[in-house]
Amino acid sequence: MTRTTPDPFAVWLPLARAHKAILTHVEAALKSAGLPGLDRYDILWELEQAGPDGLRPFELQGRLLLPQYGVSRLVDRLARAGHLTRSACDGDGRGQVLVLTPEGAEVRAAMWAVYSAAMQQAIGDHLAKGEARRLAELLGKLIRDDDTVTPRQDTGQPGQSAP
Amino acid sequence: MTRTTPDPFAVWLPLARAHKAILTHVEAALKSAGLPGLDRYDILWELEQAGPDGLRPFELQGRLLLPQYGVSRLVDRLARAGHLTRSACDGDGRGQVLVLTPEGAEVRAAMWAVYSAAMQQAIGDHLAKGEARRLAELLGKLIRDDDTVTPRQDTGQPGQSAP
DNA sequence: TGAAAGTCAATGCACCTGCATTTAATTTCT
DNA sequence: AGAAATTAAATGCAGGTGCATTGACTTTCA
Repeated sequence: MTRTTPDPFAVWLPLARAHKAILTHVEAALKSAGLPGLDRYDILWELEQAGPDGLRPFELQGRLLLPQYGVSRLVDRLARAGHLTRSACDGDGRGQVLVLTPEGAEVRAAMWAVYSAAMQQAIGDHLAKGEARRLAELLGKLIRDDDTVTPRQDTGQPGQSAP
Repeated sequence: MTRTTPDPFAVWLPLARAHKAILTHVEAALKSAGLPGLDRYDILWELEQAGPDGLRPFELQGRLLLPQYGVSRLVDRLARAGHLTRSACDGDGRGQVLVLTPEGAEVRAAMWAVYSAAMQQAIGDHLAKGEARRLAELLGKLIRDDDTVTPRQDTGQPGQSAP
């Protein structure tokens, strides 16, 4: 006998809609607070974790799951906004070192307040603890192994949150 | 006492990653089959359902949850690709009527074969029926009411699948 | 009727993304 | 050492997206 499998669209439709709803909600909250979009959050967070030694773009690339040119341009925008500094990397003439500025840290903190509150509204307020746990577990089954990030210490204010 | 709520990020992170993984998988399958991206699928499907009478752009807008200019441009691309025809709308001089071409129908059918198979791989193969049902149910709790589409008869080949 | 308000659709502008390529430095290998 | 291969990062180009505005037509209503 052939084992029957579920209709994938019965999962995909609500998954896509939930994703869109949450993202829309959070982005709207950030925008109405005059803050940058979610795409900038993770990089600020990673740089904050890295501290004054900073990070190289290619290290960021590994952590953020962005293509090389994506990092290059994101870094460029952040630098123009004054949220990070680029400086030559001694020991490797090709590279550069990225360090968060104080302004960048302030922006990240302000974003976190809005971001976490919006997520709480969009998700936490709609699920009981047990439901959330089960949902996370089921979603985990859908994640393919090949796009996994280099693990990092958990410190409470997650990265990897961008679309 | 205050009721405790779950950590929203414990849900958001796997949700975002599952969404991305599925989308990447499906888009890659379509691309490697030389077919248009997922964004075009739903509109082709809606037009196919509408039959020879076609649809007005603003009707599409309601069904697809796209902004007005999004529909305008998507329609423009589809028209240039020969997948639909635009013709003046008698009775309303502002509007136009969109009708699927035979080529458009062929493309949609070809997309469906790839699309549904890819979804099966990305979702169906990873979940048991009961898990899928529960997952869909939990995701439903996260969908805000304000971005709901006008309901349509279910005919087996879903729209509303785009990112 | 005819002016004001509303609706349908397109578009200019700025910005973002993917792809492929380029530039420049470094590592590997003989 | 020196040529070849590899790696770091930027960029030109084509296209996609959001926002605000415009143009054209229709409806409302005094």
